[in-house]
Amino acid sequence: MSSETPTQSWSERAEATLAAAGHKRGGARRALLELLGQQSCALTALEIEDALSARATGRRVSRASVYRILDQLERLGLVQRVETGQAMVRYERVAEREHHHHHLVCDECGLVMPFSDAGLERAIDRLSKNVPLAVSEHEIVLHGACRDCAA
Amino acid sequence: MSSETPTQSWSERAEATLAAAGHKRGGARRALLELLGQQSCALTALEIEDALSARATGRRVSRASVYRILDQLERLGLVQRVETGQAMVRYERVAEREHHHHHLVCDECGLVMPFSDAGLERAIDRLSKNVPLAVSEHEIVLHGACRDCAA
DNA sequence: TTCCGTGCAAATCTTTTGCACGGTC
DNA sequence: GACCGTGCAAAAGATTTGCACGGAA
Repeated sequence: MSSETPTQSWSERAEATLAAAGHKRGGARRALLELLGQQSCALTALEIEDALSARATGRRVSRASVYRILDQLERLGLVQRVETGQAMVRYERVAEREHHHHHLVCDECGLVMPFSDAGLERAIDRLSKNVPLAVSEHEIVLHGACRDCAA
Repeated sequence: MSSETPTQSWSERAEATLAAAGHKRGGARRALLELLGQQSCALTALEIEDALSARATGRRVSRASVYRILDQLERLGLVQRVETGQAMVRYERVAEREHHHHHLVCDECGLVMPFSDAGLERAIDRLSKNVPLAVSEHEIVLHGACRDCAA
């Protein structure tokens, strides 16, 4: 049960988790899962709504549904919020270890980029054991100026 | 100019920075600076408003002013936003290295606690040099269950 | 005296909720 | 057929802004 087919995609795993949690299927959610599964970094609810409207394979999904579905996915640990200090919260799929990453945010132009660092993860794992909290997730955001803005 | 009196408090430094930036003084801001200077961890705008109303040495400050002042302090690098995944953003003073810390958030009861870890800071410093961003700040939040909630 | 800082109230904007319809089981 | 998922519109809640007054320089 814990070791699924290794080639299973995130959206497939998500569908399975949702079914196991007793949820019926729905077109809006299927479209959203497909979109999120292809993203390499975090999107806002509005960006998700727009992206779904724009793609031929997608489908128009109301913003309310976007929020409801994201909330549901977050509770199941399939999606994670990313707070970048911008007006809107971002969301991205919770990745397998190999794709685990954090975020760089340009405070001038709003650009958000992913990055990953093994040493950082080691430091987090180590200190997580010595802290008065049963740590389940961690979020790291580096702020600064991107190359274009710093130039 | 860069090396001030070593015993200068944060609120004193803040006043000096504000004056240098050409700002007049004001009662609301003075009260807010005094409060923030005493805090060991991040507060929401609402908590700040309430705390100021409650203290005899404080003074009633409108919420609009709280937000305006925090925004101003943030631009001057005196205050930092802390996003905890809760409804409201938190704010705390930007501390000297010795008080620099990050946050633990209990996703069940909302408790927010500070923590610090030298290894973590080293990892951040190291990777900051190898990233396509001129890093100015970093924010780290660990989510999980606090001792009371995990019990 | 001039202009900034502040309070109050209204506006804005993101996110949530109520309700009714249509699809899934 | 029963219930859940979804769209739409209204609501809620945090933060911002417009305006007028009072204090700082």
